[in-house]
Amino acid sequence: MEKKVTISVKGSPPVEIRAQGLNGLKALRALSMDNMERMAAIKINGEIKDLSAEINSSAELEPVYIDSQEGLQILRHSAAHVMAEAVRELFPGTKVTIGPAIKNGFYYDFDYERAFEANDLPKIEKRMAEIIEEDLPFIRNEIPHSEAIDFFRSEGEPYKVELIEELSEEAITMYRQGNFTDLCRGPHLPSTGKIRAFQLTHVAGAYWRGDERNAMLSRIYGVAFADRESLNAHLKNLEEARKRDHRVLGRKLDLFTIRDDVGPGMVIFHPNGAMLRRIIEEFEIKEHLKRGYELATGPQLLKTELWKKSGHFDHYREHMYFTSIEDQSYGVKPMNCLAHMLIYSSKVRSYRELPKRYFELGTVHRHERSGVLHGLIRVRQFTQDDAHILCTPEQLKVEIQNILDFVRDIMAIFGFDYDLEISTRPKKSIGTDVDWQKATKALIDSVEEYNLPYQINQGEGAFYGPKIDVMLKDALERSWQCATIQCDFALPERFDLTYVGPDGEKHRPAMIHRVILGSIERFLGVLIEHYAGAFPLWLAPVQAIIFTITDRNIPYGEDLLETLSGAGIRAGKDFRNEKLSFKVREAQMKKIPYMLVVGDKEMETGNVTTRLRDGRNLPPMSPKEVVDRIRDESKNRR
RNA sequence: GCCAGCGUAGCUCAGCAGGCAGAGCAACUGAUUUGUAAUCAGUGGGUCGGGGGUUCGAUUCCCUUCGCUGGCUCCA
Repeated sequence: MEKKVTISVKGSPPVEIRAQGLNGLKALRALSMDNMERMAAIKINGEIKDLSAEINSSAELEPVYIDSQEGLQILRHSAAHVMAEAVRELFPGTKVTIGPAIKNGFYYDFDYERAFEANDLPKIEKRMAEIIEEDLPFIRNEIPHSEAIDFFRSEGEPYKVELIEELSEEAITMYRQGNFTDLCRGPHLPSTGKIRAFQLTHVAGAYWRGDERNAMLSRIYGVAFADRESLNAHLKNLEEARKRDHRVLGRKLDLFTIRDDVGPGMVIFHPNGAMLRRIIEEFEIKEHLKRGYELATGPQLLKTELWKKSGHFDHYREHMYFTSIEDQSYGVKPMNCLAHMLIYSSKVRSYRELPKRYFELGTVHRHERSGVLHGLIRVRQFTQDDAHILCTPEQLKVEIQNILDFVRDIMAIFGFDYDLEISTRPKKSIGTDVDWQKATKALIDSVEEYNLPYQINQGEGAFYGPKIDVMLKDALERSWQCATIQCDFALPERFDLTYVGPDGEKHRPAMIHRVILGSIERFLGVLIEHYAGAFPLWLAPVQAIIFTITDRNIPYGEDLLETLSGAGIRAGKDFRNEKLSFKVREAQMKKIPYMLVVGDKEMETGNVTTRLRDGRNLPPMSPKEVVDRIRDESKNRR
């Protein structure tokens, strides 16, 4: 008797069908599913598989469409395989390594006699288009471990051999399309023809397995989407994002410059930029004082001996700058913690005064490798909104939760979404395992009690303790670490910090290093992109600009300027003998929130006509009404 | 630091099979007294990132160095 199985798909009645030769595609066809041509894969009892996967027992099925999150992932991965085939064909001798799908696209790392360059991409794209045109099926195949190794050896693919040697599975899954076979878990599209919209974007160097001791490979990046329209939309988005780039806006808005002759990673803030950061710094000081922090200020140079004591010399030296004064060696501070600990240890502390929260807008210098510098976001001198909290171990969790509250409040004001990441003990570190475990647990417990989603990064903590990082995204969707909360049992130990407990005995306090914005420079960079340069009124370096229509209006304009400045509003003027539209255009490009027009009409009535940055005009108001409006809006941080 | 690409006027960029270095915007001067995203006319401005080499001659080719960009790595 022939075997039958029952298959079903959510939302429609189950169907009984002959098991012989049944696969995903046939099953979905039997269930008369719509949009068959848009299917990329299938879920069989929740497990994602190729459409060609065999079905030999009753199962619940779910199609995976090519434009779904999972479908796109498969599409991009398949595109990577097609690229690998094209490259191997066009550049004989190329060894393939790995080629995953990534956000919006894919990459593949190759080892070739020379690095690939942008000029090579059109040729590769052309060949890929041909492979897609041929509509070659992706064929899955499982072979024994040893056979897989033999196969890739014979193909001259040492990287694949290395990968397989590390796999413990008996059977190795391979995928083949045309004459290219790759080690791959899958799933893949049914055939290359489903790749409708892709583009190779750029090349880059990348180390084999991300380790700089390994060979430098040549990576080619591409993007791929379900259809041409989505691809074009994505490319257009990228274009828009580039216009938001803080390095471009920084110049246009006259915020800052970074110059060769000054030094890489060293920022010069122009008046507008300096104003912007000062507004943020003053805001921060207020917010910290509100939450029980005390101000502290440490020196820029501290004796090298002290950096040895703290462990920075052993673990962080390559990022530090040293100098010598009267035969004494000094280190320029890369972190602010030392002075804060010394304030703590300047007298005997009682448990009654804990927690101590020391806050400093501390400027630090770090020797970042030249290749990583990036506008304001990665620099060599920056100012942190840094605090160190010394508390009893029992207070640790509440303190961490207070900080998480603080982060939430501040990010809400700026309108940022963020992700949390917890990093654990790195190889190069100080302190005992027990302390590391305690500290790591404190961090995880705090976040979990808050029901906040988080991701764990194994071995990525600071050398003195585990940490929670708050990641913000820039215009190009790159994530940047801003706030960070780091636990530390090691430094209090090294500096022999103590407090007297209720029992009259000395105890060791725990320490938290934390920043909310992180680096003011980096935060500003992300902020510029976040607002596309159109800062809300409370942050705008110039909040209002006054325009005259003719020279007759200048005295009235000067009076108005005085009124505004007197009221604490950051106001400017454009009294030049130019047409109004010309002045409006300039102010508009500088993204100034309020444009205040004073002409003969306004002089007669003693009023002001206001144009807002979004193009709206307000009815004429008295100078006092304008002042009140701007002050209100500014106070509400809009 | 590593791989690749790129450095031309204040900015954005053109030029260069090796033969006197260009545009637009900005700046400056003059005219215009102007009502919500560019008034007109004129003028000045470059050791073609720095150093070295090849050449009769280098912005152009080669080497080197500094810097920038995209990644890798690292991190606020």
